[in-house]
Amino acid sequence: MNLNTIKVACSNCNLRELCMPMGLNTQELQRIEEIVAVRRKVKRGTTLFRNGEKFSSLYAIRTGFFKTCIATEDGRDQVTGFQMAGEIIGLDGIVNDHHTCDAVALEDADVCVMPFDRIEEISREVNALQHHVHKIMSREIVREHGVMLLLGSMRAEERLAAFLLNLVQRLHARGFSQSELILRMTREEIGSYLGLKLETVSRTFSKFVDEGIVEVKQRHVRILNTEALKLIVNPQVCH
Amino acid sequence: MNLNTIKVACSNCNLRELCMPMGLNTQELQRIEEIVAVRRKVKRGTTLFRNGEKFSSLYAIRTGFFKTCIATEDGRDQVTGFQMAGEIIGLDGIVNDHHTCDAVALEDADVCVMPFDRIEEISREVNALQHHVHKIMSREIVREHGVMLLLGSMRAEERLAAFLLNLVQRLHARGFSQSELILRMTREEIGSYLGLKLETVSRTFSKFVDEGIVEVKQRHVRILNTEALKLIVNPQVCH
DNA sequence: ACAGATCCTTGATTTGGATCAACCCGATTC
DNA sequence: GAATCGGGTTGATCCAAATCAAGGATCTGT
Repeated sequence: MNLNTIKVACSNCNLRELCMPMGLNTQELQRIEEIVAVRRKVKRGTTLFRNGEKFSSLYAIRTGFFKTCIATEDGRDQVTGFQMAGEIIGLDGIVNDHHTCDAVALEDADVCVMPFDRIEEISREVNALQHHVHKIMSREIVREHGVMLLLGSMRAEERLAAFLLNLVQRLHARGFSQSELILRMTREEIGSYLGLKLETVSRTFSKFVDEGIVEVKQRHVRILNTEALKLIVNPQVCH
Repeated sequence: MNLNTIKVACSNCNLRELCMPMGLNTQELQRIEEIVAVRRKVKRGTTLFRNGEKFSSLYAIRTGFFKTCIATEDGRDQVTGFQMAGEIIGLDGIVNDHHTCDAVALEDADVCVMPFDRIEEISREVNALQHHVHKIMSREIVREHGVMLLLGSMRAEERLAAFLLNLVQRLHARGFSQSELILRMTREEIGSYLGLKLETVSRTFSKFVDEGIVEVKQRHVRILNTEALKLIVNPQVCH
């Protein structure tokens, strides 16, 4: 552990309801606080963990924004997700005891380091934690099903619309605007996530702007017509 | 429970090493056997569970072959995976207590029904089981990352090659041939999984046949040149 | 304030896979 | 043995997104 690490308490963390189970009694809460060993700061552009590194902990994002991505030998690269405050990363590392993707901070970040053996130990005692861990992993599986649907069957506009709606919905759950957001990633990273080239992402943004659905100024996006976006993702069927 | 269900013991199951943790003592093994409530037969073409159904159990496939797929209101459909003996399905249901996809048997199947509350209960006592459950879920997450890479950045030939290699590798781990396999699914289902139309799947098979990489007769596939397939998936980089 | 590097946009052209269409094959059924 | 049907193949055409290319905007460090 280095100077980038500081002690922390979950009980007064404002993200509690996002990354912890609900309805714990005082004693259980105390046990759970033992999970978080330290906090760690991750500078923008640096990695929290990398493909191949030994797995030891899950990380709860306190502040900041990450992307996770996998790379192949032949230089292909795929962004597998974007993660924000209150979300947990590192689950990929459990199965082989090594991480299989890179987690890169897209802005200066601050994470809670939760040694996985300690999670397992305490979740044997606190049922709510055990179930919470299972739910988090299941949620990730379901999320990825959604991405597979997107990548497997949607057109560029549908993908970008779904992406924007998803981002803004998650931000809103964190108290931010329902209609305004700042993209923390480049067009290329969006494209990688959505299975599109950056030019296509850019063009599709421009198309939405022309149609009056959004305003875009660099990475600042304002959604003018949420319904239109929803309609693009899920074309109304008449029956 | 109906007539389709019969009692079973894990200890003499030949899939033990696939769906159970290793190195258990007798007492632990006994505890784990309590997990499997019953077995259930699933006829070809019918569902083990459906989107929206209440989640209660995970299922270990004993025999048979499944696909899991999600559907959207507007009729889109995405196969999210194909599962064979020794694999676990139902993980998607944990997060919302309801299944979010359909599991359809592609041939007559036989599954072990494992009530999830019992899994949680026993994994509090048997550490190896606890970790095993975590690994299974993590493995699924990592698998889906791979599918995202495939859907997001590969061309048709690469997708089909990767698909064949993956299938044959899993079959080989179950004692089947490294070079011969029978496809349990239609071209359309393969296409849905790979984000391609059935015509493209068919054409790509034909291309592989022309190139002498595989022999295809209906659903019977013989791989003549595994290396060629690997090269298609992972074009050699010179450095 | 300037040079350089990123990132983004837009236009022109190409292309891989989708779409449309016809036909084949093998298994059932009558 | 004819009729039917689901699944599979193959050809012709089309189109959405990739690719190639140029230029503009913004940021960074000096």
